Amino acid sequence: MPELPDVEGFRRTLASCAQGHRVERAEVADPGVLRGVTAQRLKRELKGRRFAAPRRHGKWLIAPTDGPTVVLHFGMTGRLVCGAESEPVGRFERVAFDLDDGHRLGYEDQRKLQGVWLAATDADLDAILGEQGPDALSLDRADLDRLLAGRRGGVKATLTDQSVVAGLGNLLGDEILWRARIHPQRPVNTLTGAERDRLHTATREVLRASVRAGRVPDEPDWLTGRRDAPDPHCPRCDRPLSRARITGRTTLWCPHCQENRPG
DNA sequence: TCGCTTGTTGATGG
DNA sequence: GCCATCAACAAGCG
Repeated sequence: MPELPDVEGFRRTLASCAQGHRVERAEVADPGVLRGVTAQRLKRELKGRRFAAPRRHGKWLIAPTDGPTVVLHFGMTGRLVCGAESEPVGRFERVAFDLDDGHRLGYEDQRKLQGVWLAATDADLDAILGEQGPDALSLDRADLDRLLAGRRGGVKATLTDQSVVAGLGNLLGDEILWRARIHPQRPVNTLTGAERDRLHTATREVLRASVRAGRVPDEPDWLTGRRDAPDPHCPRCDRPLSRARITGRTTLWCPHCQENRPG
């Protein structure tokens, strides 16, 4: 589930739950989510450390402490939960931090596609995140032109490539392109100025609403709200939507509203 | 049993 | 260098 809006919600969870608090104990229920760090070292290096203000880049959550920095990625099924230490832990809790005020911050993930890293330095952090484009939330109109210049791939593949723009996943990609009325397979080098305007506006609008909701809304006036219908129809024109596998992901679009040629 | 799933990475070939 | 495709990672669901 986690795309930019979900991770932004996790950032807020971490800030309200853990910022300014000390880790009394780090627990590792499943070392299968640890990346480049052993359970022993994670526990040792975080014990007694105090969480500072967390930040987010794309789908990455970066949680500095007064010691090392905890780096989290949520894959397709991860989430971050805060509760009282006395509450029962979730079935998929893999790592948890017991804090000095009795709260517990839990990293839960059913599928373990991504996980938890520990960075000692800025160089470590850069190596963990890899090449990241600018965060989608701070993308201005000129950035978009710069990013698309010289590329010739399909617009959806480009938009959801984290090294081009960070934070957009499969659902957001489809939602933004539907709102901008651009076909997902349009080569980016054929987009007109008017289309890039629409793309930028749609990105801002979709992200603003999604971040507020803490997820990509699945309301009926959103494309995402129609995804799981057996015979989905376009929220805008009510004609049948198309569904196909594009660059390895299930893609939903309206063949009537989303033009596959400049326009 | 098979196919499907909102994440990323790396190999391969054009 | 860019791009598309595929396999792999892991676990659950229908």
